[in-house]
Amino acid sequence: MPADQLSPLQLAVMEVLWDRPEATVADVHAALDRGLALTTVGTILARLAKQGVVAHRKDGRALVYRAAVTRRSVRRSMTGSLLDSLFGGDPTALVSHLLREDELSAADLDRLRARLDAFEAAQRAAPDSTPPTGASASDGSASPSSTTPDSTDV
Amino acid sequence: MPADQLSPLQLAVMEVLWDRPEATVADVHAALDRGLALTTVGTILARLAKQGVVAHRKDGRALVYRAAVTRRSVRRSMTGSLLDSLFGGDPTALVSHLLREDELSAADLDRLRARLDAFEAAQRAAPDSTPPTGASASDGSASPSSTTPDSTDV
DNA sequence: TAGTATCAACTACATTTGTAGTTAAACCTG
DNA sequence: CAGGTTTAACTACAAATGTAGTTGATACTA
Repeated sequence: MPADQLSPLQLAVMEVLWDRPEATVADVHAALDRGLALTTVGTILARLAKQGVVAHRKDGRALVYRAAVTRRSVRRSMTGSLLDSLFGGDPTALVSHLLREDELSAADLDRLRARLDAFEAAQRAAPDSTPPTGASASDGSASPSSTTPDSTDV
Repeated sequence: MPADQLSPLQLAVMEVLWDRPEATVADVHAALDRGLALTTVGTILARLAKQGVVAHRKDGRALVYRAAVTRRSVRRSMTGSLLDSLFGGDPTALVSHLLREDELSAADLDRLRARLDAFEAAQRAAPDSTPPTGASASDGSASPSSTTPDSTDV
């Protein structure tokens, strides 16, 4: 039961790990192309390991890291926190905010509507259970641009 | 140009300030009813003041604090950060996540759909400008339950 | 094999945050 | 007026975070 409350930098590192099965410190360092020193990345990974957020395996001299928590679970807990502390726990308030702030383009709106449709259809078909692999079923057909790989869990 | 990146506790304090025009340390302490010591709340407020997130006015012996940044702007920057670091900057991915995680109830979905309609209608009517006081116009009619007071800015 | 490059482990340090005690001034109450 | 009450200001301290140097072992290269 890791804390699941990660800082932006830690998150950046996790993104790298979520994108590939495993990675060494050097890999992560290269991938997140900030001006950081190698040792800095090493420290971050070590700390994440101590927290149980990543796991490592020794391959000869080098440590090979992999994510130990899913992107999804982190999204869940962090979005949940934001929701609670900033939107009184009301998810529709968050979506409203997104609308109001022009975060959503017209295309986004269409896509969103399609997802709503798909979701409700799935819901009707199988109430209770999670819709088949999220809304991505009819999702692909409605959205031209790339959908963030939501399902890319560890 | 305050940092606008607040911790949960700081946020809790801000929520109190956003809910009323002004408040003393004692007020805030009473309002957020955690086990905190008065001095703790005082420290937090002092730090927020140093950051420019709140302002204070001296009323006799006591300091009277008020928010110096709007709830909306904080929502904007914090939601933006979450979006960037966890959803690749794609707001629809965030909404998808909300859907997938059952954060949104059936009623929420309806409400959301209504907001989409209202928003797009407003958009069509006055492209470019922000729709009248957010989606709350047709919003009230569609949603029975309380909508978080999104517009309660400082 | 000697020199060099790699890397993990350890150490270090400033800053932010959560949390609160201490102190001193100011104010009220009998 | 004298003592209790408020309250701000200052000080303190541990944990987390961002950042990186130092060290010592290992491994590759000429």
